[in-house]
Amino acid sequence: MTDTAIPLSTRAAARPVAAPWLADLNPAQRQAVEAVEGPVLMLAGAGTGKTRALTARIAQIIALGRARPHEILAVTFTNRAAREMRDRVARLLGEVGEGMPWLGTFHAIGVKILRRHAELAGLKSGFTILDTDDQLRLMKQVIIAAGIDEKRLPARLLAQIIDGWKNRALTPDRVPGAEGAEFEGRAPALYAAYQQRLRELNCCDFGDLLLHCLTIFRTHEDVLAEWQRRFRYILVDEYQDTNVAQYLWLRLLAQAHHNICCVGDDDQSIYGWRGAEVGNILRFEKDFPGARVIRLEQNYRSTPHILAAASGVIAANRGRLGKTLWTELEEGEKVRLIGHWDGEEEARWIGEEIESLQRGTRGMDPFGLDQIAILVRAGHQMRAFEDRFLAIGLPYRVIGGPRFYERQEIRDAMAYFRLAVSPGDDLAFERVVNLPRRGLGEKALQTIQSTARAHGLSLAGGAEAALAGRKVAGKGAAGLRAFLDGIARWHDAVLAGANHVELAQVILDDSGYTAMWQADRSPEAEGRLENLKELVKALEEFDNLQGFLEHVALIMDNDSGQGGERVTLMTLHAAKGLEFPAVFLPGWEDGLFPSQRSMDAGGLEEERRLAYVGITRAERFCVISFAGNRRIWGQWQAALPSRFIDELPPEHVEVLTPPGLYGGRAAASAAPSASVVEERAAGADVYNSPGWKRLQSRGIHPQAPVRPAKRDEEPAFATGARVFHQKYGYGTVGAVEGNKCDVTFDHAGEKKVIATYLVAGAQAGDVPF
DNA sequence: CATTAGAATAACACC
DNA sequence: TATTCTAATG
Repeated sequence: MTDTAIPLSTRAAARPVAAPWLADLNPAQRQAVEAVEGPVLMLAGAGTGKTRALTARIAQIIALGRARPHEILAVTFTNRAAREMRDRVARLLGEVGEGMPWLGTFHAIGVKILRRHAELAGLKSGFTILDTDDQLRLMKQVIIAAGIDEKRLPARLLAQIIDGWKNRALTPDRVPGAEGAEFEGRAPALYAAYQQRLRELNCCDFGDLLLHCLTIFRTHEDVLAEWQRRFRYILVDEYQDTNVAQYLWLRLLAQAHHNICCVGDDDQSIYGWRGAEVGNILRFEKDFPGARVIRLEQNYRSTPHILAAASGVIAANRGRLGKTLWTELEEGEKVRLIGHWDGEEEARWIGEEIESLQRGTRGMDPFGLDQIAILVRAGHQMRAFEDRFLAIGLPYRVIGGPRFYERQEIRDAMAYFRLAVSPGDDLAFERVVNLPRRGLGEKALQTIQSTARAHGLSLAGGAEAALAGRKVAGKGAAGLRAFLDGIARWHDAVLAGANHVELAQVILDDSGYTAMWQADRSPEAEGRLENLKELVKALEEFDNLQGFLEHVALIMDNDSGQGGERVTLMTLHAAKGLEFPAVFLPGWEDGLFPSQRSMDAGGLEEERRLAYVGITRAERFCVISFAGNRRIWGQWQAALPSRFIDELPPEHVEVLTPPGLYGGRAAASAAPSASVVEERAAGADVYNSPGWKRLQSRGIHPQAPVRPAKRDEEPAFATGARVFHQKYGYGTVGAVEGNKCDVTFDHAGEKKVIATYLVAGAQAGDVPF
């Protein structure tokens, strides 16, 4: 280590040498921790203990007295990573480590900074943060206002383009002329108009949180200097995922002292689609001359076969920085590979495999359910697993699915809260003026909008004016009156500092929103009401509504953890940074993984890195599988095994041949209906496909089901019968179709269930979960 | 203005 | 298949 010459502060010198955070670090990690001054690039392969090194480094900085906790900027990409780092620092340092206000995601830190200088960006400090949904609606308005047919130029596309610009730190005035060609050359103007609208509404979208900061830093030297002075040390996690805006932001902040430590792995760069630039990591040394590059290559996570399989796949990529991961762990099991006839079969097989892992199999110790994960390429693959696991009563948890805060009822409720906090929130106003129905339709809304625009008022103000001028009349008027009075009342309550939890409940009840769902007889209404209750409960953890709203805007990753032992189901993207003793990687088919898009557009390398990320999540058990047929939008489609399967080094892979797809236990528990088998035949040409032959040449022989469609021997339940289901509890049978029944469960709502999993039962109430 | 049936359309990954 | 949008009807 060369930095012993750097003078230590008096406080540090007084400390005993023993430093618990340095214990058990390997030489590379230790180097990364001790090289505190100057730029450092830590190239940390999967499972090499980079979080450990990062947290130890923070501990080192603090313990040596180089900086106090609030003088360290530590950026992560996910809230989960931030939380973990915070916990681990606290564990290393005790109380001293707890107060790290500048440890968080880029976005969370961006807002915090922006709040202090909002006026410099043309905003007021209380600005609201729009989510994707609001963003799209606003863009749609801008498009329409520009007199463009929204069908020709969909808001989604514009949003993509603008996000792309924001990722690259391009404000409307900086968009290069050549880029404006899309949208008939109107995109730049629409971008400017959109930004204008945001400012009028006192709003930011996600990209703005950083972009505004950046603009302020660029134009106000004094402000930049202030933050440069504050952040004496900077640490960045997942550096390979930074986009240009983030990169510039970091570079500005680190410019003065160069005390920046970036940790990343070019092989795990999987966010190119949202603007991440692997180039950032590749040019670090150029940006920060004299940077020390430290490689962490000892892997503590995966057994050799798993590591070798992952390395084999990633080796096909070009332009890597290159790392050689090694491990001292016992050899362990080979990676397993298995082909299935279709997606349902795959889910069925994995379900059974999980059950035998639980019991302990092949001389392996039993796995707990929370040690097992299924990692899929795309969200829609999850359904097959959910269906299957529900059917066999296997507890599971979905991470990253439809998020709590994105549900309709939650967003509606939040719109009400936003109105209470700031009655001028037009987007919120629009969302709920007529929800529940108040007799206000498109026409009334248009009147309100034009009145508002004519007087330069918010929509709420415009509505007042329209009422006063009798431009809105009839039964809509009464409803609107009540709505406006409500907003005024709630806003007063907020200003008066009323208890926000009670207020929230009052708002939901007063507005008639709760009543709306209570009156709703559809099966999901009950669930929605429960969600609303949960929402109100969640408020208790915050000081006020404002704080809550901001929190929600930034918490996009939901780890609704808890709830005992469960199998984890998530996307490969969501899995980055996690590890599991046992991992299933289903759906390795060309077109799905690698995705069709990447195959068309040449994004295969990123896709391959995703495969690498997937395999390296596994500690000691890893199964890759593919299905020959998959149902897409209700249509059966044949697929070839993924080209990545060819890249798996054969000596580290054990090919499993399914024990007769419909023999054995599987057949007894879930016989497919005749129609399903017929449809399956449509995929038979898979056998002549190059992919299939490729596999056979390697000794892989996925079996097709050769079995006549057999009659459903199960006596179906009659419509109206009372039944019991292991997972859903008691319910009443509705339509019956073959061996599938539509059952309206007393508590779980309406579901389609296979008759085998139902038993006759009469009881109402009591759901044994 | 609300309701409804039928058509169009959708799906890659996320802070 | 499941949701969302549109036009037609009450």
